[in-house]
Amino acid sequence: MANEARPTLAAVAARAGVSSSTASLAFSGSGPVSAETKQRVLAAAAELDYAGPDPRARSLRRGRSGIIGVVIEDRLRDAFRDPIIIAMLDGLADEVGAIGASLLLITQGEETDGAVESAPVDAVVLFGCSTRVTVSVDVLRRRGIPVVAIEAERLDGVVAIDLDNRPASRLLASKLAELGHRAVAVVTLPLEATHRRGLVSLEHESAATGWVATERLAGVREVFPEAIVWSSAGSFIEEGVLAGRALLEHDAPTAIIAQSDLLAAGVIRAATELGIRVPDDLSVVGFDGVEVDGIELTTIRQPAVDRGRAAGRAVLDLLAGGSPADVGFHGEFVEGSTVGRARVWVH
Amino acid sequence: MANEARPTLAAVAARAGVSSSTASLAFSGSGPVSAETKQRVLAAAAELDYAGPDPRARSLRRGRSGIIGVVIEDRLRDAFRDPIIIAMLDGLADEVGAIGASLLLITQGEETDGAVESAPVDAVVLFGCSTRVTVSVDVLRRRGIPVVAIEAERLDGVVAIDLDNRPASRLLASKLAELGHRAVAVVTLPLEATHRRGLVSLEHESAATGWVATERLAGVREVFPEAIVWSSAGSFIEEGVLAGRALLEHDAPTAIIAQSDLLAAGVIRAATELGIRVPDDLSVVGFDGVEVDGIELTTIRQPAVDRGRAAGRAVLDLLAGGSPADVGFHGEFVEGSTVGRARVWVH
DNA sequence: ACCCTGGGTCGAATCGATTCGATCGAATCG
DNA sequence: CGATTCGATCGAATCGATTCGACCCAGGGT
Repeated sequence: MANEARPTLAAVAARAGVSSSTASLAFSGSGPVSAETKQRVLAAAAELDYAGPDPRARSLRRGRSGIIGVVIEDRLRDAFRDPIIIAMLDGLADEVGAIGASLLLITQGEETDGAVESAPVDAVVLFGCSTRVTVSVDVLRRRGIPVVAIEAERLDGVVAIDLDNRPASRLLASKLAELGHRAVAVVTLPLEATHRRGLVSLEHESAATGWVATERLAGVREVFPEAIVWSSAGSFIEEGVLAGRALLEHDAPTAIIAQSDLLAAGVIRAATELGIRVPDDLSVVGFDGVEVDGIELTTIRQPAVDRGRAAGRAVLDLLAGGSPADVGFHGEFVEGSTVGRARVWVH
Repeated sequence: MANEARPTLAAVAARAGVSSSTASLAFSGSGPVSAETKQRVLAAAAELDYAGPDPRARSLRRGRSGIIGVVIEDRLRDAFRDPIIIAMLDGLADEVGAIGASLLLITQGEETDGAVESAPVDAVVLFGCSTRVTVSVDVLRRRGIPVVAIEAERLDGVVAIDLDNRPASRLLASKLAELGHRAVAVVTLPLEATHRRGLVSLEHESAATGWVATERLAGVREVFPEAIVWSSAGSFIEEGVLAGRALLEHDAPTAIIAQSDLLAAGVIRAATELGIRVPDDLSVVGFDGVEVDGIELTTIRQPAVDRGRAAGRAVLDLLAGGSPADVGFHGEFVEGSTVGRARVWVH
């Protein structure tokens, strides 16, 4: 360790015998610099072991950090277990990658509160966040940081990348109704931030904060106002299994509407465990259109990568000073082999 | 839009009638400030709609950004498809969350080269990266940014969080050998950065850059020097299916060693498609110990979350000026129901 | 009564680069 | 050949906070 301090651009400039402005130009390339000078600067940098302009200083001066915050409410382990999230993230990363930006994962929990407020982000994308993040959004707005939301409740000054959750769910429900199903149960995504698992009473239902879950449930309610509701603690197969076991031992529904394909797969596993055949004895539908367990699930396929992309484009537009409009996507019905005519249960 | 510019700490201080140093202390709490002064500063901030100290400026001055870079070689969609990666990431996030740090996802591809170099990170964790990132690591070292590697080749000045890939794979192979298997094929994780899919010749094998794949393969080679090798293009079920189809039509192996559970699940699907029974006609083993398709796979379970945690602790230690040692983890053999005695094929 | 301690506050330096305007010589244009 | 760009470079201001050292004053110890 010869030199105590790390070299700065100024040191490099001095060594190359130029001003630091010129040295800066030599690195960033945003201005005319003679080839010879540039060489000299680069050589000096090499001699001093200078690794290029400090990103922190650069981002202060430029007012841009090249970082897009991604706010997720769950633990990573939970959120990323569902491929649909990954797909959206991938589309987003792809699009913002065009300006060389990277994604900063911010998990908004009870403990890690101010994380969003204190991160050097150029923009923020909310992923399935409940109203709890409203406070943080306010801080971002005051800072002039653009906010885009996927799967989140409409918020003022936030660009929404939506899906027709309600009509799509309604469609699934009505297909089941047409086939004679009446005793229907719903397995929802977490309805509350606490991720409480179990049967949900109507009171609890109306106090729900999970936006997507609420929307999809509302769609089903339009067809089956009386449907039994079980809230999962997350979108995983195991949660679907737990839900399936509970519901199938409970009231013998002829159809179960799961709010994600992972949950649906879990329900089917539970049914299989209990010797209940799908779709003969029980119809199951999912949501998302991801492949799980190799099952041909009847579901709604949502264009997840495109939604991520749309969010990315909105971010780019916002960053460029534009004011993009909300984007609405459509979930497409996919006919699988997990739905049949309602079976009359013999009691 | 009344005020053109966004308020700064100095403006707040002026309005509160204190110096900016005092205002700073009022916000950061790192120094004695009378309760009354603090109130006044906060009130002034509220009036001016000031959202708190600018993270960019703060990170320049403090020399810390609170961001840990996570370098991934694949596309997000690819890397995150494997739950094992998610688990490691979760452990890491958990641990570094203790100092309020968040994770920055950096995908190191051909196009997005300088991303690692130009991100304001305090430390970097390499996730299953090949030697290609050596250049970037060098830049980081010159900047004095700590680097920790999970599933990556040993690099000088980089703390490694290892797994006994080779002996664990060897163990799996020897179990198969004991059961009489001789015609064995291996489905590897991508052996090259190009992610070329297909049979691998010995020459290609020796030119491989994928560290984990190479290690695990070496373990198998100690038992089955002649094993046929198929390189997948990624750790997904579909890749396993492709590999399975190709291998099972090719040479009728009695056992297939997959380098991940997802690949193993795919191989089993392919076998099922072809009417080959597992484990009666074909034995299949995986690696990682994640649940897929509800199969009871014979595999090696690695403590993924703990590895992530260990990486996180190493980062914290490094950031605190310590010099943590490499950490080695052990993969545990899990007896499933996908392995049986070698079947003699009738030609 | 005097010295010392420390809470509370301020001024100024600093973090490390980017960028705006000015300068100067050489090349281009009419 | 004079006027005018244009290319190359430099100096100085700036981005927005944090922090170090100094200062003042009140209370406690002897």
